[in-house]
Amino acid sequence: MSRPTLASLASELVVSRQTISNVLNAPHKVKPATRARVQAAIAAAGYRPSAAARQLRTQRSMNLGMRLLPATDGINGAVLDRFLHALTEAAQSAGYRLTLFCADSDGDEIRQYEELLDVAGLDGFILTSSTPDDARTLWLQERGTPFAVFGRPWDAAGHPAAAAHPWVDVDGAAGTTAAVEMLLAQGHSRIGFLGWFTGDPVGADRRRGWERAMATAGYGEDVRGLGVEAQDTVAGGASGAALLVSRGATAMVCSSDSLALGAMEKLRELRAGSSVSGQAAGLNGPGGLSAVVGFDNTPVAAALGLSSVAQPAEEAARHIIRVLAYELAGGGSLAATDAVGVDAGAAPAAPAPPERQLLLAPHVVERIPLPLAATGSSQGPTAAPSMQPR
Amino acid sequence: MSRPTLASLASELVVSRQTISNVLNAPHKVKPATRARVQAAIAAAGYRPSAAARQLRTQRSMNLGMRLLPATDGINGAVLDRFLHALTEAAQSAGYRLTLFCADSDGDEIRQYEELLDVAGLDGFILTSSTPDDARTLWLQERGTPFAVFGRPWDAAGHPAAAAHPWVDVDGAAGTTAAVEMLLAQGHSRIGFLGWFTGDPVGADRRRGWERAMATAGYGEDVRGLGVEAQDTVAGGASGAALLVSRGATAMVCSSDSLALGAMEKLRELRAGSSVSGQAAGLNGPGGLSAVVGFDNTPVAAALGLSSVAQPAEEAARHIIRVLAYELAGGGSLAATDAVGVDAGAAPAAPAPPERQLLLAPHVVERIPLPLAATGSSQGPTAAPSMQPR
DNA sequence: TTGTATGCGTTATCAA
DNA sequence: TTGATAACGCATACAA
Repeated sequence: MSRPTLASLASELVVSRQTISNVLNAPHKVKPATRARVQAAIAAAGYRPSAAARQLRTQRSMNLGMRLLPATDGINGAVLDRFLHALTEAAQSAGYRLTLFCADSDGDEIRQYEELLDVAGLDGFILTSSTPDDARTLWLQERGTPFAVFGRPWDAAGHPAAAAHPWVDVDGAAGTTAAVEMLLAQGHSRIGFLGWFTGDPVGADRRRGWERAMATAGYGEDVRGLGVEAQDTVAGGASGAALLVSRGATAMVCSSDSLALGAMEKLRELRAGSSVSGQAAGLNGPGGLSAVVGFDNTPVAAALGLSSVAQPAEEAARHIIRVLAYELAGGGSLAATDAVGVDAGAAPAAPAPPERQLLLAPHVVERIPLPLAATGSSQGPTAAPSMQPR
Repeated sequence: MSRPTLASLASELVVSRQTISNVLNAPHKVKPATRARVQAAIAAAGYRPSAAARQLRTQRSMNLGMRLLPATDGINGAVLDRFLHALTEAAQSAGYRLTLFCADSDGDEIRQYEELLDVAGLDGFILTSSTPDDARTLWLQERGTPFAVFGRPWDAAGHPAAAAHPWVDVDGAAGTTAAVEMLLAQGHSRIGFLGWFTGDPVGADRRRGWERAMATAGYGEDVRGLGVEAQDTVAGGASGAALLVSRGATAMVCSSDSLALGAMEKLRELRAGSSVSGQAAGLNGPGGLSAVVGFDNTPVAAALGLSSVAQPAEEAARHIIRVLAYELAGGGSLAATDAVGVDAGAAPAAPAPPERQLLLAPHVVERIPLPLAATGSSQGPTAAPSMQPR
């Protein structure tokens, strides 16, 4: 009454192991009658092929690897969170398992690849960022190991290798453009941009989307000096917002939720001041407090009622798995000769191969800021009964 | 020049496969000279045993499984983030790999266990919560599959099974007690508690810590009505804080960072009002704004300068792996007969088995709230140069 | 202390 | 269409 194996099932059914194996891996090679009989027995016995044995034979583990980065900001890493969950789910439903690992550095990550490849026989990897001359992608390509990256290799021109591997990314510029359009629709025109210091391409991309949208709307000139950079922190957001306001901005698009959070606080503060002293007019733009838009749609944004650009992390994850699975299944080279329908019918055309490089458009989640002033909502607080032991 | 195997190494070295296998798995059974020679060859060839082959033979995969919950709050799930990273790291350095999976429900989770056990041969699981009559833990115990839980099974009395399995948890009451002590040290005495509605044991535990600490400090009576509950949201925190202030609280300990965040906002708002109108006196307690303490030390808390109780998630993860590894290694039953030192010496006493059930004390991270009013810090914002293409 | 034989559960090759 | 045989890489019992 231990777990059934091919052998035990075979003797029970009085067929060869091979036949059962065929029913599983190449059903069309088995006479429908026997196939049905075997399938019934498989289901009845709850038989499941052993991955280890299968891997030993096929040299494929149906296992993908991904490095788990140390939880840095968290306010920032929220996107990776959703990505990881969706990735696990997508891998699972594609028949793959997901193995996590840690590494101290990119060099160490390569060492882990090597070990995981040799020891566990992983079939491929998912990376969560890369550069044009990334040692990791170079290593993987040289070795011929399938992989896909979440994040495009910026400035890949002149780096044929970087340009060639599969990646999925989110179009940051499209995100800030959409944010600007939302603010324009709300009646704003002096819309600022609040980015971070580091001159990385992601930040530049997001800024570009703002610039483009403002130019398209005909405000290209009005917006001089309304592009500002600060440290990517809440404090940075606050001081950046102060600067923008002093320059006449009535709304702003931020590169991150940290910045946006700081900006929102600062605006609230300025507004409180202005309502008393009457100065700092112009703060109350058409959108009121919602005139701040963040980026990444972090839980904090949701909690605070902060509008934010949402990355389609789930869709990115699903597509990454799609691409990887396609490559691992032969990727068009040894294409679908196996797609024989259960009930005959014309062989369906091989499904179109997934885009090897895909840019996904984010969308803006519009929110109304929390009215912190309002007390005693319907679900207001109550004095709790005294503590109950147990 | 393909990957070396036991056989290829053996013929190269003119020894039997068995000897090499012994060098790896039972070094003391091999003559030092040969052992050294073999080890050198192993290192030189970069030989690594295949996990699949090994698993086929030993029926152990050196693989642990954990369900990845859908990223719920994120403002709340931050603890699980750190836990997961530390878990991966600890598993890795204990020689285990970590496999992630998703499930729609606890029932589905059991189905996944079954599949992962049969197909991939996982050696054990990590759960991130459980109840006294949890179907999952019951199933695992019945099947004899090793597992450990992050989170204790509350009210396990009368549930011998729940009381028996390994778990690690954080002592929430100790956390709120520590928070109260910090506030007392700052000179506060009317310290309130702001918890969430749901009558779950975790919340009750945190409340108990506050109650206990206040009683110990001799403020047991002064604190009537200063225990309040609200929805576990920012808005809930704001209205809860308003209520507490109206009852004379000058400081408060919260059950979550969401609540604390709302409370902080509300305090800031009230204070702004009071400085103008002169009413609402008593708001400016000794600790000023820092008189709010959150729970979980979320990134948001760090970003905002909110004091918060930090769960030792990393330590919990490491201990979970320690317990699991101990069980998987024979757990005292077939204890250490294998611990022969490399250079002889007296056989060291078997290391003490890890606590099967461990309560970890959190600590308070004290922070100074962001002075949002201050502008133009040294790293202030700058007007960015116009966008650079590329 | 070292070597030999066998089997873990599967799939691939080939012959029937 | 089906079945017999070998091999994947390793560890274990046993013999030398």
